[in-house]
Amino acid sequence: MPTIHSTELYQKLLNKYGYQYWWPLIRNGELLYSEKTHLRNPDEEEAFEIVIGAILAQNTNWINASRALMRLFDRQCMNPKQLTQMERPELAELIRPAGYFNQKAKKIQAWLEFQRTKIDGKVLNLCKEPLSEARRKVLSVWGVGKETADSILLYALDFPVFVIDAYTRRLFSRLEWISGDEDYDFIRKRIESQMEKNTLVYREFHALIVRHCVEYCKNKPLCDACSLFDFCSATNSGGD
DNA sequence: CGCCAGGTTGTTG
DNA sequence: CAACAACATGGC
Repeated sequence: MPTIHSTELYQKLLNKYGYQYWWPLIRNGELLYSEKTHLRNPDEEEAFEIVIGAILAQNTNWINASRALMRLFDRQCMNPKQLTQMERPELAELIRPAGYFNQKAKKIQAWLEFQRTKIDGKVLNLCKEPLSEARRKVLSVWGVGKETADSILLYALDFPVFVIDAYTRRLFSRLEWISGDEDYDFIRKRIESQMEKNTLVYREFHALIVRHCVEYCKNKPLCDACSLFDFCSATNSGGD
């Protein structure tokens, strides 16, 4: 079985699916995957939306997470000022569609407290720090683990970190790049060392991996129709 | 109906 | 330090 390397995989997925234009934002009540917002860095409002969206999307499909986001927008609450004034049960009720709503309400409040007291009220103030310092600070927030932290660093703050999520582990395992249970940072650093440090590439690559896993490299993979069949150890018999 | 979705934290051996 | 439980909605 021939092996495929990071940059080749990226090119192959990009050829098949095209640009995904992550991170998706909510504009005028609907999801926006826009080339325009993709090619420049987020402004403060967009960065804040990415942070909240990253928390809401934890172990939850994006449809439900975005539904919760839209409810915040509908109530004119999608900003630090309004969210800070809200009691936890009220916030939890608003974000109910995202699941784990009590936990996530607590996490959002933890972020608001962090933002108010540690970074002078603005997400983008983290851009002034070196990557290692920004990552350490974001990870210190209760409810923000490595994947959420790296999503914030990459998509909101334009730091060159590669995000490892469950899809990424699954795909890389099936491609036999990893066994599957490796440490998060081990996998991240490996990919980062094999690719040019380009935030737009990291953003698209991660988005493309999600796209490919949602459509083909599912729990029960659709190997017959998969464009990576030749490079993959998974079979189409229903298992790995 | 059961499974799963762009995880993280707390507890236990 | 690994394994496991808890957290929860909505689509298929």
